[in-house]
Amino acid sequence: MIEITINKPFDLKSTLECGQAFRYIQESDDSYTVILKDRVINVLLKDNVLQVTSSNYDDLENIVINYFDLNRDYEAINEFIKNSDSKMIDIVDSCTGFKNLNQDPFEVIISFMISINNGVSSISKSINLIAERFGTELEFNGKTYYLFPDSNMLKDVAASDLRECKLGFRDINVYEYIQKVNNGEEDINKYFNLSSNDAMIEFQKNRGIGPKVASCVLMMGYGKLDVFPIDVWVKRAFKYIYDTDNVNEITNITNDLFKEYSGIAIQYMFHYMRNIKEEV
DNA sequence: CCCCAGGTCGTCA
DNA sequence: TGACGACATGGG
Repeated sequence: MIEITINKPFDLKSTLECGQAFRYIQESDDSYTVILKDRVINVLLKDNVLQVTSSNYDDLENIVINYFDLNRDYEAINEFIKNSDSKMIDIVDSCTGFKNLNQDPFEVIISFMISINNGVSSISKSINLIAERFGTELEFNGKTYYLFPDSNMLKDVAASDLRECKLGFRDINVYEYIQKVNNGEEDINKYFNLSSNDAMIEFQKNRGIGPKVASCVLMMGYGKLDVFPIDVWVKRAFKYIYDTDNVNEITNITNDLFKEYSGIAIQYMFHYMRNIKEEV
């Protein structure tokens, strides 16, 4: 086991359970088992110490710190957002300790393509089925886990295989995307180097990737915090806070107020609306 | 049975 | 541009 001292607010539960991650298990001791790109970890937050066990200890501390985005100065970001609009003070304070996870881009792309018009439990089920059929098996704490496969491991997968993983009508979109990655037509690393605007445009040239999927992928897979998804929950938040649910107005207000941290501000609104103001 | 799920796409005005 | 229905599948 390794221990990582956390000297800033960190809400492990809401960070994992807010809808950005699909492959975690809450254990009976309130620890979480999380399947990362190349290993399985178990994390338990005790006071200000994160206790981590893993199937692989190579560079584990750096990998965990990067995954949970623990080196970023969220206190400064939160102050910036609150100073941008006093209406955000309560919302930001209700999300203290939330982090934007840094996840594997390929897995995030496929996961959010599957998320289209789908429920969280069905999304997780499909992702797990793909991992079980095509990913690498490994043992951890006496249990069997399956890593999510990389694009090369999926090169011979047929659309019908994906349909068997319960992707429904999304199977052809995912199939086409995997083909493009494997034949070199699509380079998933290029998005790291593109501006957020260009990356949004490029991503949406792929069938099955619209503005919602593209923005989620760029936030969670590429660490771009100036992009933001607008979904039904964000619209509800804007109706409540700014009295509009028009997408163009939401985009303009968000960019004007929150600038390079728009994605974080929108995540806070999403989380606030979904989990805290449940009966409004 | 009907409706919805962190949408996207094609179609028709 | 902008509105509208279809799309597989599982759960309430």
